[in-house]
Amino acid sequence: MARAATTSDVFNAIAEPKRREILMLLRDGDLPVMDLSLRLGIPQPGTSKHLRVLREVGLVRDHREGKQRVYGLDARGLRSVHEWSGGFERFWNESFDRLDAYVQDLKQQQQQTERRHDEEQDG
Amino acid sequence: MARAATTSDVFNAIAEPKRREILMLLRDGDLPVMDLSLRLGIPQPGTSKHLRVLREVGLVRDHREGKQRVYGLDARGLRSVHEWSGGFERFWNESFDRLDAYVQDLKQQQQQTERRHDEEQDG
DNA sequence: CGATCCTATACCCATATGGGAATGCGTCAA
DNA sequence: TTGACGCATTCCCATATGGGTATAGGATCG
Repeated sequence: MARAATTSDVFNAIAEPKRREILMLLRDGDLPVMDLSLRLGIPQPGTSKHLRVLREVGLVRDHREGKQRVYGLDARGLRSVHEWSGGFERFWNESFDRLDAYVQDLKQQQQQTERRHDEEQDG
Repeated sequence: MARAATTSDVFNAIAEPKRREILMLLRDGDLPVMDLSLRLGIPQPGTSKHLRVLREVGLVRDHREGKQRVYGLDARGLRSVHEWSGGFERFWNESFDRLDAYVQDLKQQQQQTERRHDEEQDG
């Protein structure tokens, strides 16, 4: 199975460095493929492949403009990533509520106690 | 090359659904491998493999507790993910500054103009 | 020291993935 | 319509990855 397809999961789509770079580049405005290719420093076919992935997960849109195909950002899909990672915010935020930490400690102690009981009964 | 190793890039490490699930489970307190295995619904070896990846990128820590090895969360590494995705916040925040949008429009128009000039000169 | 429990590894396999080169295709200019 | 340009696809290949099963390791208990 080797992981969910990159084309169906935003987390997987942004797991590739070049794709994250593309998204950052597009933040300043739409760009045609060759422009992206040059800025990324990778050949055009590779760029197109990454763009395809991003397009399929809905992180970019494209439209023809003269002879070239211009890509634009549609970062709404990144909101889920932001919110998910935000769910761990208190773990790196030093000023998080002390009471919260206290509750966590209690939880852990209780879980450890439960595990000890399990061992006593099952072991 | 097939992408940066999952063991060296947080974005890649959390690209796997089961690993994200592990992190969420550990948010409520430390857990031994078998517990995680049961809650994830996958066999122990697979769980250990995922834990290894998370451990190598520094998202979890482990310590022995009696006969079992207990894993705990160290989500500080997720901060970079949160900040990176936060860099796109204005794209999904409807109340973002209209002036900002205006500036973006100007930028795009200018870039398109430049591209047109390039074509006229190079083409 | 031997038995047992909990995990981590080692293997093997099917598959997803990214890179590079070549090529197909639609669009625009002449 | 022909030729050039800009991209998307297609092939082929090396490799990373996850799953399943079997097995090695380390720690605890008797």
